[in-house]
Amino acid sequence: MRSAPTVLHLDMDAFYASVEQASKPSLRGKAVIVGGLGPRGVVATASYEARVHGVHSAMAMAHARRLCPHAAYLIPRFALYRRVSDTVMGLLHELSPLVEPLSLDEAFVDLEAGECGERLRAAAPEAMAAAVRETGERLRADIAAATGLTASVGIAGSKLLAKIGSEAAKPDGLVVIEPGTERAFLGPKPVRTLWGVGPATADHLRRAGITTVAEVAEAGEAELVRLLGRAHGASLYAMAIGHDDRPVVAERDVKSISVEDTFDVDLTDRARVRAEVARLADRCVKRLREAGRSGRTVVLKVRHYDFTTLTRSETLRAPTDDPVVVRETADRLIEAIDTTGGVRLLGVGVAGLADFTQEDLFAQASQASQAIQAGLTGQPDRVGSDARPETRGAAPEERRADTALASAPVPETPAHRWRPGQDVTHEEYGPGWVQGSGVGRVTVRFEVPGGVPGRVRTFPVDDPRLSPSDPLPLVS
DNA sequence: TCTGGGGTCCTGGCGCCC
DNA sequence: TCTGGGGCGCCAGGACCC
Repeated sequence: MRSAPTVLHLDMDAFYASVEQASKPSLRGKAVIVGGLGPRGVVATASYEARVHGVHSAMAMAHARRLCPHAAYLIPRFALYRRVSDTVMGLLHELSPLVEPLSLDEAFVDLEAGECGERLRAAAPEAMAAAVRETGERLRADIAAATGLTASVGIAGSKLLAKIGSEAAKPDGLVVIEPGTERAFLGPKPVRTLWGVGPATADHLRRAGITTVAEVAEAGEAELVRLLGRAHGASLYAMAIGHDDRPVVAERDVKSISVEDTFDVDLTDRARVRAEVARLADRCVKRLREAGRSGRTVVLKVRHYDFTTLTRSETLRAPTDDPVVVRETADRLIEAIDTTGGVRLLGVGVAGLADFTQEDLFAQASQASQAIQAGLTGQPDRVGSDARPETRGAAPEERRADTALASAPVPETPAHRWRPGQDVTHEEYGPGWVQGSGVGRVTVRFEVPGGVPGRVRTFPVDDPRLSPSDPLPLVS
């Protein structure tokens, strides 16, 4: 714990939904829900107007539609959110060189570092609190000017308290937790307030009669370690007594890269399952290469029809970013899993990341091509002596067939070309966004960020004058 | 209500090596 | 040669976060 409140936590309010409202004037003040729109989608973010009806993040979209049928339901536009996020992070970097992003809409800032720290240190002790508060308020004003969006800020002597502070400040507020007031601030709060306490741990603690942070502190470290294990118990106790000296870390190394898909309908056809695994492996490698990385451990994730989830992994001799190697490894892993009941989700990931090197690429590629030529199933890449004979089932012919299947493009029909929220341009009416589509028609609202609510027009889905476009900036 | 997608970290079991 | 233990890497699963 620092002697002065110099850890700042920034949290953009209902970020995705707020960006949508800022970008679509007709949605200002309305319930907006952003997330997956398929039958198995969940809510990513709900605007405050939708939250009033009980809608919240991670809720099943079907449930949200029942609670709030009149809301605007939109797909996420990550490219735009990333652009807005870059602007916000840029403002944070003006405050301090030590910025730790947690996601697109959240970050910690160490106010002690850089020029800002010098200014704060120069302030007289009694003026310190006012200087800190002024820094937070100026940041919020700068963000509003640059993006048109509101943000909440917490400032405290530790990351934990700064984050809890910004939560308490929501929406559109600032909370500074002065040194010496931490335990009084934390004590009455529910255990779920603490970082790392989810439903399972909260339930565990509740059964032991612990429901508030003060009760966690009273229980003592030994009891918490007994209840929750060494690492979790000790860290929970430290947090409950307000002790958290984790530093703000600017550069955080990515440890794994993965892609996964939930299917609208459970997959039961084995050939389809294997084709999807191959497709996911290719997507994963694409992301791996874009990041300039390679990895040693290939992880396959399978979620069955009943939501039971399992992972299988295999560690290679050397890091790879070769699509053939990743695809073959993933295929070996799926081969050993019974999917007859139906598969709801498949995922492929690569962990044990290393920086990409040419030598690795050539070594892995030559091993893989040798394996294919020899009609093997990629055994040269395996680590350890466990042969697992049951994973060797597939004949080489089948494997090539899968590869061909995986590379076949998914046909795009006009019916699913237009998705709610998507940016479009019409040759005659200009920029707008898709409000909905169906029975051969697509409805578009023509309006731009910062403008007035626009008019709605309907076109045939294959209207040649209508085309997808890039999002417009929120503030011009 | 019926549960996405991208991650991180921890724990415990197991095999291997010294 | 057998046994035991510590350390380590690998693997699987669970919990959690946004």
